[in-house]
Amino acid sequence: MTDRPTLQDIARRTGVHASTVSRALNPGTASMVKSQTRSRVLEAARALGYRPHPLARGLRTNRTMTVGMVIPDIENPLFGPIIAGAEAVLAESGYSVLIGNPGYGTFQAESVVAAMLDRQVDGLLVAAVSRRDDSIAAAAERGVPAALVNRTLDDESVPAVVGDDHLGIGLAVRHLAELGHRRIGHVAGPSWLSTGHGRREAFWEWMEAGGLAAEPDQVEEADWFQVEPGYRACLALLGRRPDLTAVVAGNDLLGLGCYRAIRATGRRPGRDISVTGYNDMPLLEMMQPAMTAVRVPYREMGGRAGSVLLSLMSGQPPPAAAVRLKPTLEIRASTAPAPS
Amino acid sequence: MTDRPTLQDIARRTGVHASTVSRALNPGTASMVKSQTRSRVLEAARALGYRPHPLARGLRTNRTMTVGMVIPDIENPLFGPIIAGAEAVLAESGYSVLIGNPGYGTFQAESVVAAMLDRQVDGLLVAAVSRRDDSIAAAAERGVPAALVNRTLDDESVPAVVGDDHLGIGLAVRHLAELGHRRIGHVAGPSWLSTGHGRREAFWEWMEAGGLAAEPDQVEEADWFQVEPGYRACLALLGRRPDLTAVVAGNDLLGLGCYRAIRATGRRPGRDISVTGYNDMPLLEMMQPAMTAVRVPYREMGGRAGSVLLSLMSGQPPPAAAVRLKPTLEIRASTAPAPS
DNA sequence: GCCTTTTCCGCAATCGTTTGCGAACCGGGT
DNA sequence: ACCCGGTTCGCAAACGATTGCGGAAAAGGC
Repeated sequence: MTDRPTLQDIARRTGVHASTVSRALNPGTASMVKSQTRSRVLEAARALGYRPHPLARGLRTNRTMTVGMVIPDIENPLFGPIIAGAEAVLAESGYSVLIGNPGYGTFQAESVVAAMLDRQVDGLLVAAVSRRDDSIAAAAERGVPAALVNRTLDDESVPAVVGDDHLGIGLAVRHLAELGHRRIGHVAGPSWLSTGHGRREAFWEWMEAGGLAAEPDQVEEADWFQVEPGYRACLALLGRRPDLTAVVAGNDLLGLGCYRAIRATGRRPGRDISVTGYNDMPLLEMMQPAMTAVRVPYREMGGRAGSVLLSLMSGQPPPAAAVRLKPTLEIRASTAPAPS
Repeated sequence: MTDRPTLQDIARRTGVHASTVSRALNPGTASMVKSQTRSRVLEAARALGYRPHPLARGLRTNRTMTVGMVIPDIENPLFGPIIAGAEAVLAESGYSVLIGNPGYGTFQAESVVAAMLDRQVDGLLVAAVSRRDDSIAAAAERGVPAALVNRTLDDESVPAVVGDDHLGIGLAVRHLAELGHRRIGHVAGPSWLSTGHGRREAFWEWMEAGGLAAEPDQVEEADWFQVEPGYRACLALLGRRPDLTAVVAGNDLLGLGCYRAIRATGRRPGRDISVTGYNDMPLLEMMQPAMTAVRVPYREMGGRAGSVLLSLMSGQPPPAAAVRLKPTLEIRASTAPAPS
């Protein structure tokens, strides 16, 4: 509870003015003070256990060394690694991370962003909600740098770090094609999310590129990235196209929904119908059958997003295009050669 | 980028002094200003879109309206709901949440706490690392209220909100006993974590209370709450005691390790040997067999921890004992009547 | 030895609030 | 007419740092 020492305290102790102490302590201005007095100041600061007061400093410099991170559904295990990655690289540069977790309504996201701007965050990291999201615009208007992570906007008006969905879906489709599958379906995520939308588009392109049949009715959209919607979508898909031998799921959870749907039609996932997941979340290898999935490096994604934001905050121009991280394919038991 | 309006701006606009504006705007001092001028001030504030500057205010009042949340392993899906719960109740009172994610070394936790104290957080929410953890002491020393969440210290020197492990293990043991199991094993979590330790103790007590055999060799400790350590521990346990018909796992992940170990000995989890998990994390019902587990209300836990911290920060005395949330039992397919 | 440049440091303002103190004013009781 | 208590509000000093400006001292050039 003892009062923390201030610049004045150090000044008194060393017989110099507080402003000199400030200069001695800040690397940028350290050259303006004689090295001898500087070392005396440093010594005194160490002895007193001085720590600069972030509020006083921020008030003067207009920087809080704080970035806001907006995560719409923090309960999704996906975001743990993203947060960890971002926090790690930001902390290294002295930034702290404020987290905001709006509920599912879009309007809430805006109020969270507003609250963070009120708090004078130096930057914003956002896992956007939809493909068009104007809550970010408010930040840009106030001159606060922002970057998106995991999901992006349609017009790439805001720098983003995302997974390369095109490549990832390619891995899945080609893997299935190599196993001899030709009639492949897709259970897509919501088309108003960039991930749902992008993977679906990629699916079309890769199917065509592989010379595989690709009728519109081979795709069914789930209305949310969850098991239950995946189940319903896959059931509809299989009902319509009982001839499919494989399903590319837009997401691991949708893939699990497919498992259930496949079983509901009396067949066995991984034997009669192959399934690929997307994200490769923890424990996916514990499922029965262990699910083949496209693995996205989420921790790295968070880290890269942190780096991008750091460079934005230091005044650098935004990168020309979104950073797209390359996924890999984890092959497990849910994909098998096509029944001949 | 346009400068945000200040009290001075409002003062000029209404022809009063800035201090009057301040008083008019703060509910606590609003009564000191004539209601007529007060409404003029409010009107001007609204018109200008005034937002108080948190740094200036904090500098003066010594409060940042910020709490730090220290989560050792944020990648554990457990913590998503905890964070969400805490953030929700704290945000309601105007507090923002800073998150810190130290690596696995204990010394790192201290540096994260130190960084947060440097930032003048008003309170601290910590998912403690071990049963004795002195990084919290630093906070207490500086007069910063702190509360623990999910895990607690041996001496309950710091207010905590945790699950009632005694009750939870009781649910599991009694459920198994009712199914006719008498030779029950326990794969425990690390004994240096309060959760690992407490559940193990509870296991002994309930076994004894149920009049069941409880030899020391019926418990095996895993060195971390993960699948692989659970597998190894369970393998050792079953090797030593092939007569066991059920295993109470200290955690869901340990339970999954048990699945694997049971299969490795040529038996079937849920049929030959029953298994109970603990926590009831998402997707546990998707495993084969769906795992019976003690469910802990994590989101509520986060919320309660937030409330406790709020009351501490408002100067209330700490609650006499740790808050222990009652778990429930989700019965699924991994527990079956004992083979007779 | 004198003038000019550099080096080093102190002075004071500033960032935007909050708050103790006192002044002005108003009304009412004697 | 005087005094007294209560409202209402302005003044100015904080809070703890950063920074433009200027002055003194030291260094350098002739």
